[in-house]
Amino acid sequence: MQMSEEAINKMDKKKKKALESKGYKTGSAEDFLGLSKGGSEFIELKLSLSQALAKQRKQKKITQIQLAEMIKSSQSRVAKMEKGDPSVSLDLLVKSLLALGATQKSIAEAIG
Amino acid sequence: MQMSEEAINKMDKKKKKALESKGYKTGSAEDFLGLSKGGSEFIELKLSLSQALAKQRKQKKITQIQLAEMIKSSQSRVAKMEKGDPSVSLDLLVKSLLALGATQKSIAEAIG
DNA sequence: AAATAATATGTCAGATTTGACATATTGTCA
DNA sequence: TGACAATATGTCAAATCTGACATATTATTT
Repeated sequence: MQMSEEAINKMDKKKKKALESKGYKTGSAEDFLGLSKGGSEFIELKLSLSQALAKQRKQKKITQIQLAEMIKSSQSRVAKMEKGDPSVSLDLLVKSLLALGATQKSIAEAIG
Repeated sequence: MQMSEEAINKMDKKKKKALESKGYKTGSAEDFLGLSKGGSEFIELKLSLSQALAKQRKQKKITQIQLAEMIKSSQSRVAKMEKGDPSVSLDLLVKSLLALGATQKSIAEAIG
């Protein structure tokens, strides 16, 4: 298994870099390869929602702390959400958007 | 705080029943009230995806076991996903849809 | 520039979600 | 009907996500 790292590098160096730069784990072959099908699409989807969240919050002129209070979370977690940190779930992103007044429709638009 | 249960019942008896019947926790006042704004919308959204998943899978003529293998999960979890069990996350639903070949667009359509 | 506000990053114990398993129920076909 | 396949339900230890906190970095005001 000493070639796996190199195999990865040959395969899709750029995408790997892009993901690593965001903090996603791409260490082992399985991890990265397991990501390659619907995996990067999933991350893109999360990123779409992250951006929508930041946009919505700013539009409402609310600070991260205020949003955190609304959803009973913390400023640091809100920051992570908006930065697309891999530790935040889709659930939390969607709940936060809904708390900001988003609708199913507006969320669908943010995704599509 | 001995009135909280009754307060809930007065407030929205029907919605509470509907959620309880699906297995969602509505025991305490906070839990249910905390749900009432974006909460039921969130559940509806999950339900939309649950149904989309079941539909897609059947359209592809694959069994829950086969889908489970594709996403490296188990038949029982797939069943829970399609039943809208509260223990399944949006993340897992979306990942499963993507594994079935869904796109951001088709997911957005399923939601909206 | 210095103070202040807002956002970002790292860490971690507690909470939630997970795959796996056993088992029950339902559907299908001979 | 009975055998067999598919789906549903319950449980649980392990994995992942969470809020909270400390602290760093980056705007914004004064």
